[in-house]
Amino acid sequence: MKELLRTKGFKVTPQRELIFRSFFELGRHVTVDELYQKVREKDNSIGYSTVWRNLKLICRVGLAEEVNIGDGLTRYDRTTAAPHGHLFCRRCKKLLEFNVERIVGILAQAARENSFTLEGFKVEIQGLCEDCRRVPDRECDQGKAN
Amino acid sequence: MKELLRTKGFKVTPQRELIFRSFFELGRHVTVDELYQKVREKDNSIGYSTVWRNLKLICRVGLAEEVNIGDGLTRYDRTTAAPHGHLFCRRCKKLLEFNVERIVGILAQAARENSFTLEGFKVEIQGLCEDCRRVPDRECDQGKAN
DNA sequence: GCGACAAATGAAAACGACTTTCATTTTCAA
DNA sequence: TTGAAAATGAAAGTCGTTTTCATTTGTCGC
Ligand SMILES: [Mn+2]
Ligand SMILES: [Mn+2]
Ligand SMILES: [Zn+2]
Ligand SMILES: [Zn+2]
Repeated sequence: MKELLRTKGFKVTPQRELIFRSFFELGRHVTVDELYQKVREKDNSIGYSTVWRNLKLICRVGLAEEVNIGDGLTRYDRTTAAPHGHLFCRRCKKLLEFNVERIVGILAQAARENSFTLEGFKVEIQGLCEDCRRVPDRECDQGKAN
Repeated sequence: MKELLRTKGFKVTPQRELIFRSFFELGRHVTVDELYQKVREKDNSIGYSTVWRNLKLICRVGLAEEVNIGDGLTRYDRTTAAPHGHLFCRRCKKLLEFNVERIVGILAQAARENSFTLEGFKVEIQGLCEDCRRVPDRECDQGKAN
């Protein structure tokens, strides 16, 4: 870890160590604020921007990548050996993962057919998770007239 | 059109008519600002918020849906008979479409396997379009140290 | 046609996640 | 040990989106 950082020319600070460690202790799909809160429990002098910058750094060194669902919050997802897709529950915002092996080939071909250099992809299912389906909707957040 | 609106209980105003018409005259994947500019050419007294609200309305009545790539700009995409995926060029921000017939079944199954009620999905390929691939990168937007 | 009244409009302000700035502190290679 | 480069924290800035609010307008029953 320290090695990886120093190798790539980054300095190792106490804040950085704590942030990196905390990131991997949290589950997957971490938001800046979640990590910020977690880190603060250990050292409440760490600034939000430091957490943010280190999350970016974690991505830069290839240990995570940004996930952008449509809800205006960037999540940071540890990189996995195999690529995966996301199931996003619109109600509780839970994020599950699923295998996309059978899809990557199709995507590669689609890129090829469009003379497109594929650098990455995103496969996402929106809907309701098992728990949220049980509870009837009540809200209807569509209903705002504006 | 007017019928659709009145049927669903919305009023038909001159602004609304112009905005709706202009939206369908523009191509696909329209941003609020693009439509705002277009509309202004015809009536420069129309406010940005009116355009924004009517774009939301167009979605509400099912004629379009929001597309959120990770670039912080919401685009509005006319609804198509068959669902489609997007090829997004990170350089010129162009957005191509491709067929996802062969993917929807896989997604439906993934949802099923996760006890997830599928309500929608998003399939997106990021990369470089044919034109942009030709021009070497020069920039390296990764390089910011912060 | 004539109100009544809810809905729509436009300008401006508010929002909020993200990003940058800057003065200061810290790391680390020489 | 020391100096240059990088990192930090607080604060301010950015920017697309969303809301507020006073005013205007469309629609419906009369
Ligand atoms: Mn994930
Ligand atoms: Mn499209
Ligand atoms: Zn849920
Ligand atoms: Zn391009």
